[in-house]
Amino acid sequence: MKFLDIGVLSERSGVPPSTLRYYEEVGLIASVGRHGLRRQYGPETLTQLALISLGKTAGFSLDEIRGMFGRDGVPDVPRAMMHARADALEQQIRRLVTLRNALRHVAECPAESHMDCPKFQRLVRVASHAQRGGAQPPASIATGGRKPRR
Amino acid sequence: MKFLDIGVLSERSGVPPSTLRYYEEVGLIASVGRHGLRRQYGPETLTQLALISLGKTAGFSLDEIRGMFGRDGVPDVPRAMMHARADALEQQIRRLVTLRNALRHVAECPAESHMDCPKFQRLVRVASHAQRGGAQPPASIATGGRKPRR
DNA sequence: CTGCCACTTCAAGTCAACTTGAGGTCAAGC
DNA sequence: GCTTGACCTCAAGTTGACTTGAAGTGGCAG
Repeated sequence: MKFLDIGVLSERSGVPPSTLRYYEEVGLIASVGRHGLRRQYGPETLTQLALISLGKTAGFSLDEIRGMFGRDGVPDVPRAMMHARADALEQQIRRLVTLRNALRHVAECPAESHMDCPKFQRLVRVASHAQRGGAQPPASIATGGRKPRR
Repeated sequence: MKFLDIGVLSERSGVPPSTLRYYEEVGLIASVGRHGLRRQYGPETLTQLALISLGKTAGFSLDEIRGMFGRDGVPDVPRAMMHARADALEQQIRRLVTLRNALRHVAECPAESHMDCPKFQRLVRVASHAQRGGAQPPASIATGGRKPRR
């Protein structure tokens, strides 16, 4: 039996047992059964956990992640929605690239205050508008849809 | 005087007044003074808010963001650290690209369970290891350093 | 001068995502 | 047969990032 005890799964995935139990409680993962009291997990759970980790990195809530490939890799949202999510993700990736550039800039540029540096200004300003969460907020900059991320 | 009332700043940035006060309280932004009781903000605050939004998208905590370009665009962390952050960001970007690909895959591939699809497996498995937060967790997959993100 | 209304403060509440702790169970090795 | 240690449950606590509500203030249009 190639089944994994929670301790082993935890060690292999880097996710603490308490979190694994919590994930199971909220339906993100499922154990195949019990050995006595102990949960036994199939090896595919490792893949699922990798996906969950990715989803969290992207700032999706556990609810959203469950909708995308929760419990069995069977998405319960329509494919159009999936593509919308992917599109949003692309937006986010562009924003991250902007931030990386801004970070490199402040690490390098000797200017007193970067808020005045025209290069920096241009770098950041283009990133205004567009991020995850659906309808855009009233104005330009936008908040980055509350999710307590992490 | 080109100073902004909190209501105006809120409207232009898309950030609610309550949040702006909170940001000021924790030292992320600063008002130039008061008009009566009312806070007045300089226009550069809009740039700072754009940066904060970017930082949040990337999953940085408000503390980290303050360290990077808090209060005046003067980073109080060493530049080596800045580059390290940028490197981590690049890792994260790669992870996001993986997730986007995975998302497109499940939207397109007609397979019953994606967990079994070899293409999908390969897609996700390579994303194991590496994400933000410093020392890597015991094993492969890793969690994505707690910060509630929201 | 009056009233309005956008602002103010401060304490408390909320929410997601976990973690912690107390008290209990049970399969396996001695 | 007993102990051990990794597991179990369930309730409560924690943290970050805000939001909400009550009670007050003050610039300015009429």
